[in-house]
Amino acid sequence: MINKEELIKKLKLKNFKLTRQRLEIIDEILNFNGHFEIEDLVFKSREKNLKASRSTIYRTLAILKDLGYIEEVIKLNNKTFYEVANKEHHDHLICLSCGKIIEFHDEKIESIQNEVCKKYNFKPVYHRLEIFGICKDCQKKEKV
Amino acid sequence: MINKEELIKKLKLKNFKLTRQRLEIIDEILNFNGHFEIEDLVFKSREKNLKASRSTIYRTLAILKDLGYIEEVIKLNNKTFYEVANKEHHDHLICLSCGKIIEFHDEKIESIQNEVCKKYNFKPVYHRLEIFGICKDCQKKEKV
DNA sequence: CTGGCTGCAAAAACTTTGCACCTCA
DNA sequence: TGAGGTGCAAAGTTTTTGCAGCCAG
Repeated sequence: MINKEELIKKLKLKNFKLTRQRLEIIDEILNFNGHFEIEDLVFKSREKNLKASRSTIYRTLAILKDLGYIEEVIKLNNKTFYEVANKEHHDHLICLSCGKIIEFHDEKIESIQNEVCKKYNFKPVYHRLEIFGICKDCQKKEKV
Repeated sequence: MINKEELIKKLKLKNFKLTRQRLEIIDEILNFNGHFEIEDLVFKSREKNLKASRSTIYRTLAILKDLGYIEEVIKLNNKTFYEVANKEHHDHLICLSCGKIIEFHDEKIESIQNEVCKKYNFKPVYHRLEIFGICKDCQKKEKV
């Protein structure tokens, strides 16, 4: 579990400045406690008068992504959904009808992936498994 | 294995017109025999004087995607890589250094995914598993 | 003939960048 | 103080769309 202090320490170590904007963005994404998009942050920023510009949000997310603190977990309709990498790794079921996102983790899938990589002498850095489909609730609605 | 005739029959059935542009785009993507991007098609179109505009390419790919004949298999750097869905389903290893794409198929991963979906009463439509990392050759180069 | 399709250009949506000014350390 | 960060506006990318004219069926 990544906490704010740990993250701040790492940023200092890498000679990143701890500006007001960066700290505010970090607070926000830790608060999300789930998936978020760039525009969610822009909205929060405005709502709370945080005043971090869209450019700064993009730039900060790029840094956090490079450092491995956030991941691009879902790509849908040319939008990117991020997630703080502070839990056990997991993958996603995404409902094409209502947009609901369900997280799941399966150790077997992870280990098979590692086997596959070994077979090809491929050094994995990160992966993304997205299963798109129709969730339980939307299946019910379709039948009506 | 999807062939052109089958695809054309299906398009007729769905009341899509078989325009010169559509037939040419279909020819091209069947020729690719692998992954391709929109811009690859635009380029081929110009090179061969096929004269299908970028708009038409986008619109045709959307139709083929809806019909399940092509899939968006890789999302990298805000680009979409497509693939004709005419082989056994497979997933991809993508080298972050040289861009090489390696296909793999693992039946175990597929069946575990189905189990996961059942568990959540989720009706899968399609999925995408991308493993990003460093390929064999690029690992060697890095060591130098 | 006519509804669907195309090309064009314009716009929309998302992301990056140049630059002057600002601020953390 | 100064290197790095920020905001703004502008530009770059990728994708969608409105519309007039075209063409497959």
